[in-house]
Amino acid sequence: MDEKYFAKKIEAKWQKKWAESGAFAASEDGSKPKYYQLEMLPYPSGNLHMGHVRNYSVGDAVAWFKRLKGFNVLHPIGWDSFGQPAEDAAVKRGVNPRDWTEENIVSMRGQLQRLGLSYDWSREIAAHRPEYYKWDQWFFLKMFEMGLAYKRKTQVNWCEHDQATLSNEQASGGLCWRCGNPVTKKELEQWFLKTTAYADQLLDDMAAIESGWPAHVIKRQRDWIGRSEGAFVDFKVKDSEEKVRVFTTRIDTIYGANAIVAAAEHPLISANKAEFSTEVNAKIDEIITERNKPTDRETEIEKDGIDTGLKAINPFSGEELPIWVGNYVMMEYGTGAVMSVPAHDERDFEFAKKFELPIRQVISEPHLAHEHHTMHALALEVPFTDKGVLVHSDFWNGKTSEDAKSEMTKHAAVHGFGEAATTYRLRDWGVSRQRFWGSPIPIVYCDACGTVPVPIEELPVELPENAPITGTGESPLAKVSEFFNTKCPKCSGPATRETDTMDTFVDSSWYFFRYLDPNNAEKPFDNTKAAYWTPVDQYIGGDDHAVMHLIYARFWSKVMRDIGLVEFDEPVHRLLTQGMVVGETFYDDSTGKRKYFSQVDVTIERDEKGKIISATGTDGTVLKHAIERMSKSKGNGVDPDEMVEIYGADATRLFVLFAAPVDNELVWHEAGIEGAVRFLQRVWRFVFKWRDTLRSATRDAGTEELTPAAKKLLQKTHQTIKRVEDALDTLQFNTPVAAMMELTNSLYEAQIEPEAATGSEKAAVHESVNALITMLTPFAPHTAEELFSAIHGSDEGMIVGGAKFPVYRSELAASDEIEIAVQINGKLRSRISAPAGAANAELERLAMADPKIVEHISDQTVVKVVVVPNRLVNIVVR
RNA sequence: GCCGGAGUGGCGAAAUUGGUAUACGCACCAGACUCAAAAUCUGGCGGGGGCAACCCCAUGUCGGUUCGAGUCCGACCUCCGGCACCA
Repeated sequence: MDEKYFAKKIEAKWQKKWAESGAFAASEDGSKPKYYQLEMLPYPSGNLHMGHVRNYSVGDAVAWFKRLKGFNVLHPIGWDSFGQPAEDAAVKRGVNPRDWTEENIVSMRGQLQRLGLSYDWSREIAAHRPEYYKWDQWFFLKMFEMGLAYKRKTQVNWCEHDQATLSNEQASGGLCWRCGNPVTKKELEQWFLKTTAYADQLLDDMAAIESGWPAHVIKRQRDWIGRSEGAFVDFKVKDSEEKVRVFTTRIDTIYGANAIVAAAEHPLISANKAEFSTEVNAKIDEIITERNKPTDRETEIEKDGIDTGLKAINPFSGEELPIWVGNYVMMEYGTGAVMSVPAHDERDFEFAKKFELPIRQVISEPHLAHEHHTMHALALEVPFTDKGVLVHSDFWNGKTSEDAKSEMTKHAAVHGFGEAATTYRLRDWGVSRQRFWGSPIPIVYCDACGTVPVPIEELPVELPENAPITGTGESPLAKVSEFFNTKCPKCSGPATRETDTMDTFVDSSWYFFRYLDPNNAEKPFDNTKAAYWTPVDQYIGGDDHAVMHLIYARFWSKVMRDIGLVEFDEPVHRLLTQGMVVGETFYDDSTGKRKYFSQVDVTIERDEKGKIISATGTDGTVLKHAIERMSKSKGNGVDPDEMVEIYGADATRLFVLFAAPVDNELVWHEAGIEGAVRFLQRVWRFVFKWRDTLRSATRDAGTEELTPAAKKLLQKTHQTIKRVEDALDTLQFNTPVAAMMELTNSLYEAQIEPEAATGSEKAAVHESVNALITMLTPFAPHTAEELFSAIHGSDEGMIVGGAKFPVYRSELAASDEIEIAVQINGKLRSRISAPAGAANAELERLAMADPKIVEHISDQTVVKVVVVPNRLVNIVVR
């Protein structure tokens, strides 16, 4: 056994031992409580980045902590291995996407293993393998059967740069989520999954998980689903049998309507195009063209529109209203038409101002309502969007907005021109991709039978070996005739296969259930295994997946529940989103050009405080210092492999956990990681100094009286146990490291030497060191294992050896004497020492007797004394 | 524009949830060891004043509540995220 800390050697040793002993292999075991620790699975790009290291270090700390606390822990990992980069590689370098992906998995698996992450590798899965994607197809067919998967013609979001269709989520803000280029529109037949069927459940079930999820994720999901309660109202079109239906949340404002504004794509508009003037049609076309242009989210689009000449009748007032086309009304939301009430809506107000339409106030602030009865409509300077009391609304005058809403909705329903309605922002999930590297959609098209699902026995529909991948946007599968041409499962006549593949978010919507039963050939997973392990106890990943992935995964679970695979509503009880890892970048200040330097190439000059005065490159250029997201192009990325090679996996992981709270951004500072190494070495040196003594010493001091040093050390030890345990329970990883550093400092400061120690001191050091090592395991497992074996004289490892998290004993953590702060008028003036648990009167007496206090209050009157037991005495004087 | 979150040393950050602000680490300074350097160890390290014991000021700004406020309340400033014509 080496007495010098040599990370590489012990890390390789323990990684081997863990693998050989199957230390992290999980199985259903009713004798222990289960714990499912999950981290978001990586895309196999070929290289781990520091964001992965942070995500997985945090997850591993939780997994180890729960293991040491006696849980049966499942901690799996796999690969989100379908997706575009594999096709890009195929286009650029002519490689086979499968080979490229498999090679990347091999290299990244090696990286994860060198970090010593405690995964159950026997459960590893990869989405691109037929054994996995077979079940994507199985689920698709189930949803098809249930009417949850359907096909329709639609405008899709199209990224010209990536030559790919994108979901609404992926095209959020008019920019491609992957490459950031503008998104355009294209018309295609697409498969959809009916997420909207679960909109209410997705929204309402959040109440049950709210306490375990970050507030910002809950909020974003609520916004995303965007439920809105209101009413549909039908307006008759004058001189026609047609009606135009609007959605409104403010039916109470209907007497203030001055127009109906429809989307340019509205069916009523298309149907009447022949009737419109050329000017009107030109404007309609212009609006459609403008809308299909890439949207720039910085500039607000100016309101535009035109009066079509059509008229509608307000069913409440009987008033005739012009029907306009407006660029601010979207066909995709509500009914594609609105009643414009400029007095009480910002957008309608702006529109009315621009086109000089009448603005009529029909809602008043309650205290002004009476005046309005006698006055004519007045022009508002700004729209009044609050609720209030109805005015200029005939029969409804004087009613509150709330009452009017429900009564007017009922009125509309009774008279057959409206009904209560709920709309959602959430859209159905378009899953079709004109791509090769994804799960084929298991559908066959037959001239005789139409759209036919592939029978479940015939799954998987496998991807062909060779397909021409050109990146041009047509599905490569259409060009592989042995795939494309097939027989109809129903009539055996000639048929063709669906050539689109599924969005990769399908794979990640249910992967964490496949870990439970990765080799099942009959079903996606066994119900009883799922019942044992799920829901996931703790899920950890980046908050870039706060909406898409986490809404799809929740949707998928609800579908699985309805199929009878699981029995719960929500798959994830607790969610943690870790912050980004950012790097330092040094720009060339004189040219501002793209000349970047890594930290090692830079000479930094600081003032006596340590503040950076200037930074200079090795070639003498003056550099500007910036903290930015790590990326290859900025040259500020850090290679995890390099860190592990230089400092070791333990130090790398320890630093990542210690450097910042887990949900904060983490600035990578190479000097910081050296601090982590120093700490580990400090622990190491102490343990080896004591190794031989500890091996023969007992942790039980027996009846021997504790020396003051031993007592103090035990106090610090048990205080630390509590701090570390509480922190880990609440998912804090920086403060427990600080606590362990303090304990290490205390071990040195105790100045107990192995040769001179008494029996009780040896026992105290033994207990302290043992606790420290065990608590260190979630943060630096290799070092902890090596030190544990050093003092126990056994190489079997903590898992096999049944190591447990140290047990906190409050009676040992408490000290007899406590320092009490003494304040005068809230200002700290002195500190006194008092017995723990001393009575308030006693504390007051001691404080008043303190010489410093006596001097301070000598010429003043004591008005009041506040005593906080075990904490402070505050003397109020005048 | 709307909705969130956050402002504490040179830096990353702590603070028992209203009770001794700045723990722990990084950087920096000094000392010990050394021929020397590295490593390690010891000490210092918010600002100002004083020989000193000590005193004054300080948690973005201004006010409030309280015996006592980084923490609670009100207004404002700044930064970071999210959403953006959702009717």
